[in-house]
Amino acid sequence: MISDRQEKEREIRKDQILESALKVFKINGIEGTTMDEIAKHADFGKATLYYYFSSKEEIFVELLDRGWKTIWESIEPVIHENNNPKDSFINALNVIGGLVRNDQALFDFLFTAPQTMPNALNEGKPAWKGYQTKMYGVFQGLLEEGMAKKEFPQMRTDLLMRAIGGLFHGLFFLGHEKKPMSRETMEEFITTFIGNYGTT
Amino acid sequence: MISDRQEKEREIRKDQILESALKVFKINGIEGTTMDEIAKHADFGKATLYYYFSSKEEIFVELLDRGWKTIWESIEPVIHENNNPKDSFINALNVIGGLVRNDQALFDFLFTAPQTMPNALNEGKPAWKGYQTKMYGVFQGLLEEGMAKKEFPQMRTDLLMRAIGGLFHGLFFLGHEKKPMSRETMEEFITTFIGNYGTT
DNA sequence: TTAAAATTCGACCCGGCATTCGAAACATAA
DNA sequence: TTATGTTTCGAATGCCGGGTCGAATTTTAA
Repeated sequence: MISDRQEKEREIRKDQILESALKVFKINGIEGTTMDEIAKHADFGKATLYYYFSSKEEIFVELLDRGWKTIWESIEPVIHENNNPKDSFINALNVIGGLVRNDQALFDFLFTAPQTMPNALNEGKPAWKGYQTKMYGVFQGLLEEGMAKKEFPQMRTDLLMRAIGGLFHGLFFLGHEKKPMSRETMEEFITTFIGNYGTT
Repeated sequence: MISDRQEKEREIRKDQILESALKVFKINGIEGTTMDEIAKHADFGKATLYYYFSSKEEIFVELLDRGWKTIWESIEPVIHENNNPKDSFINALNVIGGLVRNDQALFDFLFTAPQTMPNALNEGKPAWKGYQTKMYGVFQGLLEEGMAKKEFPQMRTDLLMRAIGGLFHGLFFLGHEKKPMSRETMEEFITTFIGNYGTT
């Protein structure tokens, strides 16, 4: 017998836990994110966390799944809104930029965690990996189209991808600033770096 | 009574240990780098490691110190070789690129470790931090000079720094390729992204 | 009001890993 | 050869942190 409301409350508590996990991550880094600490912040006993998640890893994976799903769903509609690859590309980047601005800690986690603990998180083809792959596919596709139309510098697309990925990451996550990147600043950067090879 | 030769042999053994630490890091990642594992690879008993280093952390710090020292000493002479900021900047990046190419694992460690375990490594103002700071200072300086001479796009230098740092990191360390970045490819990228605002 | 289901939790367990101990093996120099 | 210093190491110690247990408390539905 699980009433509708009960189900909802359960979700709320799950959210609380996830949120706390993120808070702890923000403060103590991924190493310092222990179940005890999460429990303390969520105002639950440690054992209770295991009533809602079967393992610490599951918490992390849930965070990744939700995060990457959000990213994908925010990007997807923007891609075909426009038949100009370069603009689509820039728009998509801007959308992600907006998301990051909204919840810095989450995206810090999203981009950090898989790199720090690849073994644990990659087991069993998790959903987030799928979204990530789709996203990279789309970007790479736009890059190729754009290059064909001479809207981008002519280079190996995989390298260009890495470069842009790194650049993006650098803009948002390097340094210790609180205020990250207004939309305008970011747009300026992107167009400057990608160059003015085609339409604006 | 420590003879000269003895001292030298000690250094050699230290090197062996450091090298093994790196090897293990390369294989198992920073998490999987345990003292047992290092000992195994170095062909020493675990306890022996502690005869040469007082802690695991000290091994890491030593690696960082040496690494950043090398970076700094490789860069420093190049900076004043040339009174053109942009070329100096690109040269310096290329020098680092060369180092990375020479010892991928080391530099992977150098750029990964501090991000993964900031607490442990940053205690007591370690030497490497000093070199790192000096390096960033120099780059920022070159950027400012270069911007004054219109050799770079006009933007906040700290942001430009982050962007270039990210880009560099992306080029060398994102993706899983073995062959990283020929000098030519890299130079092409840098000039393309930094733009052709001044001399070439 | 009451039995069953849902929720909570402190205390415990256990494995992994950094670090230490104490004794052995080895080298050096008199 | 022997006393002293140097190097080595397997086994033991201790802590930290993920995960479990079983009992208590609260909620639900009759």
